[in-house]
Amino acid sequence: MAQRVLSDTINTGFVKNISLFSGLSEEEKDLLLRNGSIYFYNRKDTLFRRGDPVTHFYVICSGQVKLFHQTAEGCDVTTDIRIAGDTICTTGIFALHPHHHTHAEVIKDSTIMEFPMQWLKDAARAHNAVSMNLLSALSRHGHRQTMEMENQTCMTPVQLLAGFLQQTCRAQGLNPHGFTLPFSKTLIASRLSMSPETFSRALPKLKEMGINVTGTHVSLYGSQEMKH
Amino acid sequence: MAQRVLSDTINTGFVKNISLFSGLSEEEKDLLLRNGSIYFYNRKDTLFRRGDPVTHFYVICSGQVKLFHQTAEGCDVTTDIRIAGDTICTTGIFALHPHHHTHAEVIKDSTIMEFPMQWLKDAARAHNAVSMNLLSALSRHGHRQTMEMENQTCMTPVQLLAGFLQQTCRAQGLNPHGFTLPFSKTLIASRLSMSPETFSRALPKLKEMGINVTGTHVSLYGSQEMKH
DNA sequence: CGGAAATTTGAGCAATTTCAACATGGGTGG
DNA sequence: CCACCCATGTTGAAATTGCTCAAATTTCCG
Repeated sequence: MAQRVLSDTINTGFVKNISLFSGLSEEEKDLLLRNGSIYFYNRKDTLFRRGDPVTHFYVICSGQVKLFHQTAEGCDVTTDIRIAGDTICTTGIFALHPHHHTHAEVIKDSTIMEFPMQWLKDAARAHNAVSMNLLSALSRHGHRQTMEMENQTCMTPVQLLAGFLQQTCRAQGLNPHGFTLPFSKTLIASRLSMSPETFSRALPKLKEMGINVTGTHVSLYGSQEMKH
Repeated sequence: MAQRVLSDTINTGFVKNISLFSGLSEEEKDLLLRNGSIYFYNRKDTLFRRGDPVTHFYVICSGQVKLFHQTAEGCDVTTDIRIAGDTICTTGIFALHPHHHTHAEVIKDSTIMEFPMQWLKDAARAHNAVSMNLLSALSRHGHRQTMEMENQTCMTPVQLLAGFLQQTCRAQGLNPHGFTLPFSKTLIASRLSMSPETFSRALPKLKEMGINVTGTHVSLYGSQEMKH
């Protein structure tokens, strides 16, 4: 399923730049990164499943991974979509029960750097900068999640979609005047907790807000109303 | 609005036992607690409003505080209800923008211990145990929030309510065979993002699940199915 | 004992989900 | 190179379900 790839064959330079390591010296970074292994995953590979013991901490070097739950009825709820530069599992590390609470599936061929969980705990204990970075990350994550929960309950599907597109555009540094949807429509629908049908029907309505989606091409003309 | 009360007049002993301080020596705790002031708030007092600068970190000694958002249309969405022993603002401390992202209102006369924000940052930097406790707390909080988001989108109001009652009972150490609702029904409805009407109509349906609510009295007969 | 707030109940409505059918599109094998 | 297949996306129509509005009750407090 996952193929091991020698670290040397991949440029891991940018991993040093993720927020988790900011504030550390180059030497410290090198030392820490030495504990990471790089794996290559194919689309549809499973990174881990709910209930599995938390063994590693992940940094996505390239590709996409979706985190999701499976409800009793079998419907998937996408919790989050992670892309290159994102980390996976920072939240769960210090939790009480050492088990994953979501499934994680690779949705686009990816290269992922993995670190033993204990390593991160040790790093947090040893390097205060790492602790601080983790706190900052968790804090930010919590805030984002809160905002999202609020949106989810108070906004219409059209508003949610508009917000998602704007945020995605900004977060990925895309050109607001024209970019290609980085995710499949079904995935986005799942991410926004709406049916694909509702998603589809929302697209035309976006025009009134100055957002135009044709096929996988998006343009945000009237980007005057960026949330926060 | 809020009256200052001398620390000496209140028993702050149990504050030492909150998870944030676990792992510290008694001396360290005493030292840290010296920076806290105790205030008394009345029902409906405002602790802070969205947009206010984050100045303090709070520990509820007694009472209840609700965190909520106000949507454009004026409807309130209760984000969380905090009770004695809970902390407020751990999440927001290390965020980028130093402003509250929710309103906080006292919903039951409360005594609240407040610490300057900088103090907590310093404490986290100085005492690794505090960092670890914070990480643990944020981690737990994040997990809970994720679970909740999943529930919110996949469960019926009846299921949500059942889950809420069971969790509340457990979290507050109440007797499953009979306890008094610790919150008003309107508040719970708001917390679960449903209208008071829907909440009300859900009550009778709980009987089929072995949960009986009469007035403010609750009993969870068939408590066989506790979600972890 | 009022009066206000909280809770319940009824009825109709609006909006999303479901179910079903159809269109698109890329990739594969012949 | 073309036909076919499967995954993805779109559209239509019916069904469900929580919400809004309104009014009746109950509860809470001063």
